[in-house]
Amino acid sequence: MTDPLPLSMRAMAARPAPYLDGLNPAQRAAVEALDGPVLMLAGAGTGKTKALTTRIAHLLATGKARPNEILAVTFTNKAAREMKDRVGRLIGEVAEGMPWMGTFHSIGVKLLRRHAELVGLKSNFTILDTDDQLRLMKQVISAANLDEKRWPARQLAGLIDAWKNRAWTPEQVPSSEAPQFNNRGTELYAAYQDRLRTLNACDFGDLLLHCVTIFQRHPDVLAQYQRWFRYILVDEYQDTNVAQYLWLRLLAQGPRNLRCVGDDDQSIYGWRGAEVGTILRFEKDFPGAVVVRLEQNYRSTPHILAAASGVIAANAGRLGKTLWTDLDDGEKVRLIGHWDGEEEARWIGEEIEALEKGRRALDPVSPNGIAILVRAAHQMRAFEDRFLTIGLPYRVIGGPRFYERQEIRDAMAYFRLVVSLEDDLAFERIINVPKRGLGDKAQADIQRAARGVGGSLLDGAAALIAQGGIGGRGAGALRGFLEGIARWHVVASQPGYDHIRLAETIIEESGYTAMWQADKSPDAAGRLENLKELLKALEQFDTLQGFLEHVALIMDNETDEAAEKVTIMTLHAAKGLEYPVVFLPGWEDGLFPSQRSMDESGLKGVEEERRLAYVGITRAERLCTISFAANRRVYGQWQSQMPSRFIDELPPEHVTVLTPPGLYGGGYGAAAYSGVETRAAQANVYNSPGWQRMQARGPTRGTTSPKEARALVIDATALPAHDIGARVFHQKFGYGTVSGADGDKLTVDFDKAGVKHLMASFVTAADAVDDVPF
DNA sequence: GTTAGCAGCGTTTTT
DNA sequence: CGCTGCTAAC
Repeated sequence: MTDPLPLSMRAMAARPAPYLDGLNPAQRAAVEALDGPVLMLAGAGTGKTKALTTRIAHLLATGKARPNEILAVTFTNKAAREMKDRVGRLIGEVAEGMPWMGTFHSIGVKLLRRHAELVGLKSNFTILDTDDQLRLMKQVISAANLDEKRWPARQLAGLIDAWKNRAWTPEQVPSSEAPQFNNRGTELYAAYQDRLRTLNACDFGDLLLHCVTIFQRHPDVLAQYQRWFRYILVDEYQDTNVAQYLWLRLLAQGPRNLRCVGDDDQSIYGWRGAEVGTILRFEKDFPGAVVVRLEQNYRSTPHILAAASGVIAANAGRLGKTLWTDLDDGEKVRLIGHWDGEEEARWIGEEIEALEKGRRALDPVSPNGIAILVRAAHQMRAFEDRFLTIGLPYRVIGGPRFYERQEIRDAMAYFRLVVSLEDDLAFERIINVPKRGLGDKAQADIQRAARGVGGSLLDGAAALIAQGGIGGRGAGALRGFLEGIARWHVVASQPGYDHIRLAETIIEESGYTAMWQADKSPDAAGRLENLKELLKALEQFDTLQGFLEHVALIMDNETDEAAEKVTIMTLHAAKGLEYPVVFLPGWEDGLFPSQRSMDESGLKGVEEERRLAYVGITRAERLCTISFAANRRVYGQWQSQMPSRFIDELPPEHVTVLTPPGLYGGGYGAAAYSGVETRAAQANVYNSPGWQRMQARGPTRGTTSPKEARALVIDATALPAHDIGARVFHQKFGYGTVSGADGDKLTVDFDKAGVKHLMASFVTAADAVDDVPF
């Protein structure tokens, strides 16, 4: 590896440029490194975006490339936006003149529109959302005479997506995959692609896969872009999947000025086809590559950094970095256990209120500076419930997305059909919404007629009417529908038409708004509200076409309200962000690390989960609080949880174990909440033998290590041996003897309450020592 | 053809 | 528990 320092020193002497001010030597070296392949290994909070954007500014300022000759790729729209903003700030308004800065997918679309005919598409192809995709899959599955119950569309969608991520076209799927999906995966994949082509449509995976195919089959086209893109920059390289990797490698074979920025410790998208191996292999893939390490962290206190490092150290096969910081020590990472998920939410709510008032060793923290990062979206509910009741303002990132709501999709299907008459999926979605008396039978007739005339469903419908193949109420409704679409299509085809008014007319005259107005359900008003918001969103575009294109790629709703709110989001969504105060709830085995990840990917899965833990901790600047609950509701059933194995990996000297109020009965629980409806957590819990044993050891603030705390809880919540005759304790029924067991369902003969059947997770082992009557 | 009511299922993470 | 999708009655 090349030592970065000499490079930077040479450059410093040569050319003082204002945009280079404030870079540390490593960053500066990275910015000014000579041409050729460079891998910037940038740990969390080391200023990688800064180095990347400054590199772009540097290329432009030194005249090495014009704005449109730089290909700069990110993974998320958020990252692309940020990059644009920051480059713009560095060098003025040039960022808008950088057409090739964006996500893999948005750049993929741009390329594909230019060369669509090379993969059998027209340049006005539509991009399917997940909903359309699934409906298409269902059609393909039933056309293949497979039982949709046994072979669900979701599974096929996942399979095909995984194949596309590996850059396999149907012909390229290796024979080892043949058994997939009842031996028919490959066949169905091919059928699905055929359908897409007929529909002149693409799914998300195609946006990359088609590009790769074009590059591979048309060297002239590839050469043209290789010449054009003098510099290629890639953010979050560790998240690259095979298709993206090939895409990059093909393009980078020209000028070889490929610069990738990444952190192997933050690779968290393996489930989407990303392979850590890609970044680990960089030097081999690109001979002569220079590796630059950014290791000075500007974000987090030493305790936080050390805690994160301690956890990630358990992973094998890392490239290895030693993050350091010169910030003051600050607070240790806090660890706390709770009785159940609701208490965890309650406690965090109160902590946040205390933090806002400046009662937690830090200066008052504003809500915007506080984030709760969860492993899985369903964890958010407990926090939302709690925060609503105490009136704590919050925002959820990545929750139910605006553009995925039913009413928005319906309205957009109307727009799609009006813009492109052959959009059969849009037709299917709205032909009977609102109800027009055109049910399964009428729709099947339309399908048949369409096949008969060899056209779109719209053509088929027209033919059906002409033939008189549809009678009664349906005929009139269908005629009205067709006339409407035709009329609006004419408007949409005129240059400079008022697209907002047209959109309004469409949802009005089609009867769509009327449908919701007539709807008496409580959420109808909200849906009408959303439709208004949709019309407002149109203002930022010139045409319906332009709007639809945008929405297909940017499914997130950026309602960046100015209001001060606490943020709730998943760990995945949090990558790249930072907050003074971070809460990491739900550190329980099965939830985090997630059971599914472990089942599907074993040790590799655990390692990816561990990287997720690393990402989580390193989001925090000043205060990081990890928590777990002993019980959690899953599918409405209470389940006992074990503290996460990652807790053992937290270095004790950087962590304070807080006295869990719920576990010792201090302040929360019984006194405050008795009389409220009975949850698993209430009143009696403090009498269970395990918790009593914990209580006997006394409050342990700061005196216990994470590992000991975890062991204590595991001990206390240990399930009874499912042996007949075992003595157990239940919160409500008291002590009893196991008289039967079937898997995790026990039959217990309780001393006072009689014989009960219940889940093993509801009882704890009763030790003779603790068998004190109460 | 539409609607109400129930059975069965599922929860990682996202462009 | 809450949603989807299927079946039975209007």
